[in-house]
Amino acid sequence: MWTATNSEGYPAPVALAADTVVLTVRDGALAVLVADEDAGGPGGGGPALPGGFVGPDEAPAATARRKLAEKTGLDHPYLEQLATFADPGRDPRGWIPTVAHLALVPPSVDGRWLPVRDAPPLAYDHARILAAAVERVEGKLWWSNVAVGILPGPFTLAEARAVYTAIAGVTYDPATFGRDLKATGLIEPTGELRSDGPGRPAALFRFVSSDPTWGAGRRKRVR
Amino acid sequence: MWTATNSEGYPAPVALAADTVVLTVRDGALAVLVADEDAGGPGGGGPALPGGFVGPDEAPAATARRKLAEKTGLDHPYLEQLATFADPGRDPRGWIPTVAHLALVPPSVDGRWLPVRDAPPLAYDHARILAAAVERVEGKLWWSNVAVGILPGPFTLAEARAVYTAIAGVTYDPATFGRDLKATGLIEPTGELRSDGPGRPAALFRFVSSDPTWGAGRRKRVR
DNA sequence: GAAGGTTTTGGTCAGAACGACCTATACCCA
DNA sequence: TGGGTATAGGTCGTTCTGACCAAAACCTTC
Repeated sequence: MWTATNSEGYPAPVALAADTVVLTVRDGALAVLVADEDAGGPGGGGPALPGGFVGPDEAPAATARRKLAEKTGLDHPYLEQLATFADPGRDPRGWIPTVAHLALVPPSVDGRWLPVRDAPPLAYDHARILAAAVERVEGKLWWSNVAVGILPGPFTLAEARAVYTAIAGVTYDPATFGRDLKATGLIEPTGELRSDGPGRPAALFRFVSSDPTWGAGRRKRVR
Repeated sequence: MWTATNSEGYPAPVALAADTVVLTVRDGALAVLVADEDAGGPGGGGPALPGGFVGPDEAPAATARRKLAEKTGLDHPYLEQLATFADPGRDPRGWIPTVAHLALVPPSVDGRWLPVRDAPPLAYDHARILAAAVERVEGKLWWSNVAVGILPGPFTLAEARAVYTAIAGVTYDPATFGRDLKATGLIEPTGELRSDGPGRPAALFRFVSSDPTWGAGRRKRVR
């Protein structure tokens, strides 16, 4: 067990961690990226979320980005702070709060992906962190351009619909989905077409902004 | 400047803080509770948010509740985690991340209240934390029962409307407001009436749940 | 005690949004 | 060249929203 003290006698955490829930949509379902197995490690076994310790000269988000770049090669993923988990006992090594982050990346990213709705027990309290991330994504889906992380390049309305369906867990009427997503003002047509297999070629779109945006879209009623 | 190290040589924060943005509605406007002035202190002067250092055996939320109880006497305020601010340099005493919280309390709570939209510069990075809190409250207003913290006891629809108006910054039609708030299912009538001055007596309501609730209400379109 | 003022509250109505469906378009494949 | 398939555009009935109107119920004043 590590310990830490500071010069004023106040108790200090032994370290500050930054873990990231990296989500994408694979095979029509939400998937989470996990780091190497923690077999017999301090986390109690099971896969763990990618993350690391925050240095004294960097913000937690910078740590999350650095670790993500090391593991996936991604340089500018969609990343936002999720919540901080600091319960005593969450890490058997000592008092180590973690600033959890949420990232959304394209499904082409290499790594070990687990289906969210059928994942094995995770190390530490990472299952709880994952649950918070999923809830966040579901809630923000129609109010923000979170999906920009999963669909960075030109995409068809059918591809976007598949992503929204996987995250929200509900099916959308193709025509209505296209009308509503266009009405949000979050996307714009590229002017090009893509022809995959049979059927009329689909128009390609892109998100107007590739930066995280809040509330830009119109809302969609939930029932 | 404090320092801290741990036995493994990893850099460690000197301490972990838990600050709270305590909001209410006073005189028809959002108001924030501040602790004693930090004149000439480490925060660079100006009022500071109430808060303290997290002990190694308590969660940050527990620290926030403890400090709030010490300063206001409140025992179970509406409290939720807001975000963590851990930029290096945010506290001149050393590397001290803070887990910021958001609390909503009745206007009757004693303390030093500042109007949010016309507040003097705050100490440390507390202005940024306050801005995040205001944004959070505005966004959750119609999706949750956040207002339960400000309106704990029996209240009239007019009182509720005043709170919602102050937070959202828009005026609501009295009749439409009543219809919509009742439609959310968040409130229920107490069966009693209150007669204040002239006019027909107003029916009293209470929130169905006094615990923080997400997404229970129907949504209200934002324009 | 009666009349007027004030506030709450229920109802109505037009416009907008939503969800479902239908049909035309445009491509691939046989 | 004709059939199959997927996208794209349009229509229609229902629901929701925002604004207004009027009745109800109380207080104050004459």
